Amino acid sequence: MNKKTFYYELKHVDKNSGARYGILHTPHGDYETPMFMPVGTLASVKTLSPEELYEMGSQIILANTYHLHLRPGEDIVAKGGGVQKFMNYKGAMLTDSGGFQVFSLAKKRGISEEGVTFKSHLNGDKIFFSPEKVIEIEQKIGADIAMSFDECIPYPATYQYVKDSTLRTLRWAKRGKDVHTRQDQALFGIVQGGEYEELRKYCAQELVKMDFDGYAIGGTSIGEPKDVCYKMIDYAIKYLPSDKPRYLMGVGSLDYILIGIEKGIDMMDCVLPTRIARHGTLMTHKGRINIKNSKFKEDFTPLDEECNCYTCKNYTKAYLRHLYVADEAFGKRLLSIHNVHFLLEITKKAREAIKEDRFNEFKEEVLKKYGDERGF
RNA sequence: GGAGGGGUAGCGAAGAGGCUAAACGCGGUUGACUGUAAAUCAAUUCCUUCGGGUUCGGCAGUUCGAAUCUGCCCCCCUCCA
Repeated sequence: MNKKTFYYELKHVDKNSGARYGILHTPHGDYETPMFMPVGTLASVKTLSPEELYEMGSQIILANTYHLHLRPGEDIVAKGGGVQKFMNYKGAMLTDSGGFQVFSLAKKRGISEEGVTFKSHLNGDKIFFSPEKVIEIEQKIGADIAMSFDECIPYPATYQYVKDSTLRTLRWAKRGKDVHTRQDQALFGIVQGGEYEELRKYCAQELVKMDFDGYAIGGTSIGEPKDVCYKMIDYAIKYLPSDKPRYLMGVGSLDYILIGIEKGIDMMDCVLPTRIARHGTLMTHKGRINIKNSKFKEDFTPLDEECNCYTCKNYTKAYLRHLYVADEAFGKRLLSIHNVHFLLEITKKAREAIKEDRFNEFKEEVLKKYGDERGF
């Protein structure tokens, strides 16, 4: 790895918590952490243009290896100049490996030591992903950060299952790393281990020995209780080196984000803001609202009085509700803009708070005002 | 004037003697969603003090039992004069 193109620079640790402020240097720019990364599975953050995303402060966004492999295929993405150029995103990108699809497409796949066989969710084609194959695809897609191929273990799972799976994920991590050659792309390892302390610890320690460019905590936010998720973070994070970025995978509700940051997480991604926006739910400074509710029929105020996103500056709840009810695509876009902006702004404010050693107060204040204990 | 067809819950539309407070769709209301098989999915939608009560254009019948059968009446549509 060429340290000139990708490295993490820890700038400041909050004096009263584990929260860290840092700079992530990537081939496509330098970005501040902690950060929230919107998810654009198919090289598109649904309903949003890459330009408006970037302008509202998104830094790194995700795309997905499995999905891009199926359509349009990594060779086309490569011919298009790599995923950033292909989709015209000015910031940096990260590809998830398809490890989540091992979980989400569980009914359509089989796992062996060699890898995972999927039945394409599009047409039933047989697709085989080995860790080596995934790295080959990710290198062609060309994101700034590639993720190792892992199994995102379901919750709950027995100790034996989690152990076997985690050890296999470790072997896969090594196999992937051995074939990763692209110098302008970082490769992250993923800590699994379920809810078991010794497995999380072992997995983290073994990955660190392999010396990845960053470390993710995976197998989180897949339906486990909140305290279990927090334990999963605690069990792993203390074994991760402070000079490498730590990425909490799949987390996007307000409480998870803030508590993750408090524990020393630098990066988080989630489909939540865009998905729930398309389904009518909005995160605001005063908690969640559902724009479908009839009480907004004649509410001519913005979604969130404290928000300065494009949607809140220009449109009322009554209009947004109308668009939603009328099933107008523009409504879904306006709502997505708001939710993504909301999380980007929260993490931006979190960074400011960390720099001033007042992250705890910041977190408490935001969560108190938000009210909803689920943190949505 | 003649000949047909039809009136079912907010709307559309099944049902043609009991298993029907009545399929299904739309509309309405509410909820879920966390490394996106998700612009998706679920619940609910006559009234109710949850015991029950009142329904299928209206009235009167047949029947142990009627949205379903009979008679009359009222509306709507199509065709012919």
